[in-house]
Amino acid sequence: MRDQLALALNQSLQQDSGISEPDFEVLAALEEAPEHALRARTLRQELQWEKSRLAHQIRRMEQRGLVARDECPEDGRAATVRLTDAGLAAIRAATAAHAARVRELFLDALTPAQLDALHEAGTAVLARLHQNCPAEAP
Amino acid sequence: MRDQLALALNQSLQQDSGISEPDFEVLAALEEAPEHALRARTLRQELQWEKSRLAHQIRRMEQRGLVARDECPEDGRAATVRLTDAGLAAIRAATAAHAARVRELFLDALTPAQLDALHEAGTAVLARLHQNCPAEAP
DNA sequence: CCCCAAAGGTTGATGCGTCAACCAGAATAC
DNA sequence: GTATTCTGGTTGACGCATCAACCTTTGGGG
Repeated sequence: MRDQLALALNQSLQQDSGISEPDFEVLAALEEAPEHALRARTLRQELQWEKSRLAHQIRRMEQRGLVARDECPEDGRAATVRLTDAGLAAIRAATAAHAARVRELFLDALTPAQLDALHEAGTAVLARLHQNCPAEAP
Repeated sequence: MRDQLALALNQSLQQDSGISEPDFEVLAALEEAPEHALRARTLRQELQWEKSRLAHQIRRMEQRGLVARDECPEDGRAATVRLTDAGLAAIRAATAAHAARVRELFLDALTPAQLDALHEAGTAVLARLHQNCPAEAP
């Protein structure tokens, strides 16, 4: 069930805009950043991604012209990721369609009470999870 | 949240037994089959997988010695997948640990009412989903 | 100053999933 | 009985995720 939901969301996202869910997350983070650019490190923290995951993702997105990589003057190691014009256009186009789809599938399908219940159940399970694996807690 | 749960389950499964979730599904289906063997087609239907997905998965599992492929005498096209002794041992070892973990994370963490609510919410969303994409309905 | 550890990123290998192209055997049409 | 289509399965290419190994730069201690 979980998988069917995620699938439906991602598919509609990708079909409508040619943008995958990981693409979307990166683009969204960059869009709301000053200058539409972020240091890779910051991006990683916001997305809670591993560094290699981000590196691979950025490489692919760079090849498609959605983002560009610049060097960071202050720190020779660092890289900054910047939204290109094409990337900005892509995220703008995708946002509206995606929000509409989420609303359609979840908010309109569930009663407020059901949404509450869903949230509480999730919270309870997560609490249990973190109890058992404290390392994964924030 | 969804992802954290799935992650926790899969990780414990894999760590305890060296068996991934897809491995587990295949092994479980074969274990309860007569002769511990199934035609690929049947396996595909039970798991609701695409054919190429199964082909790739079986190839990898065959290389690890968990399953073997035989030809089907009745139909020259068909292939049958068979559990090896190693595969049988693997699924046996994995089952107990996995069940315990599911119980620990879900059943013990949620009240019966919460489980009910969870199920109802899921059903409502799925119904809505199938309404919109009738092709995906059974 | 020099060496060494830590931080920031990249790369390569591997597993997983999907899509599209393909191939061989089987069924069906005619 | 041959041509066509259908079915079952495989393969290759690609995106995505993780792990481990690696390289540079930075920042300290000594």
